Amino acid sequence: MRDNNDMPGHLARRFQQIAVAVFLAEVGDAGFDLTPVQYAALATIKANPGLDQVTLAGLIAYDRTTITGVIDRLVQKGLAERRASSRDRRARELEITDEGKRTLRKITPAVDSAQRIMLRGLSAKEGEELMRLLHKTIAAGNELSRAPLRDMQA
Amino acid sequence: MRDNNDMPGHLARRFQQIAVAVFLAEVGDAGFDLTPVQYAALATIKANPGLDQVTLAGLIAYDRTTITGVIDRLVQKGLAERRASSRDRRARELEITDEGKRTLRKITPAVDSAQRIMLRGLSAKEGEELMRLLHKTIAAGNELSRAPLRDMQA
DNA sequence: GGATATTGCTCAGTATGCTGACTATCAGTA
DNA sequence: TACTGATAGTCAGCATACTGAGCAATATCC
Repeated sequence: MRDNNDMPGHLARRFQQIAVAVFLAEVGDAGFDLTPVQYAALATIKANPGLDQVTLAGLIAYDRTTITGVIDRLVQKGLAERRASSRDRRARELEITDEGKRTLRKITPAVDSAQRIMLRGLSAKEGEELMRLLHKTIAAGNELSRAPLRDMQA
Repeated sequence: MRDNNDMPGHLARRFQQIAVAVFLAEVGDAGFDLTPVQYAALATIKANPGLDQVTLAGLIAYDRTTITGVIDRLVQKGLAERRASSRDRRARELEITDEGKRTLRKITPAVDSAQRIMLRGLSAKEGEELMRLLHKTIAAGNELSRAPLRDMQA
């Protein structure tokens, strides 16, 4: 029988497990309490002010039922705001707060450091190749998860 | 600012997300109700009859607090058994049931198929290279997560 | 042999991630 | 305009993962 550790799915889980641990350690050491998921959401809100929750979810490939809780926590921490949209009364427009911007700015070195640490076993060239292969695999499988990556609609 | 989609951590999360979705779809289509985590645990119990929970957790890099619930569900489904150890009264010895063995045997084609599908964007050579790079990265980061991979002790 | 440290397991609490269902609202059409 | 379908968001429920704490039992050291 094939060893679990030779299965792509198992390696995927393990890589993600280490990536999250490294992120939390680096960000925690820097004095911040933000998860990888919360960071990605906050950075994307900053880059696209006023976007709604479904669009945000699509940009970072989160499930729409997951994003609700993530935003709840960002709002609760005072890093983001949720407002009713004037154009569509079903939608909520998301904004980053000044506190959120400050946090993002100060947290960036720790986030970058985490990305380096999680690839520390590879040479620079190998790291790029890993990124390329992951991109390619993910692009081919994008529609296979309930929460695929989506572009901005205009 | 760097795009989320260019960060190793984000690619790790996305690859894992797709891997799980593909696994559940293939296994579900084959008529089984087993998660990737439950499958890995069950296969490892079969390969190492009588092992205790901490050893099992080490072999597949699960946290010891996570493995409790996973085994609960395997036992509840009648696929595994948990017995008190005679040598160490703290420990529980794990065994696979006949039903568990039958399930593993019949589920294998779906599991293999899932591993192929999640790499379908890559050539055979690229797939092998991805596996090699993931192995290398994971080995270098093994001790960075709370639940590192461990060998069998003797 | 007795104090101390370690280990195996469990539990409470929190954060993703998913399925499936539901409400409110919007968009398109007959 | 009334009907139909799609969409934005939420909720309940379940399964990983983790932190930190605690209990029981074993190992170690003086």
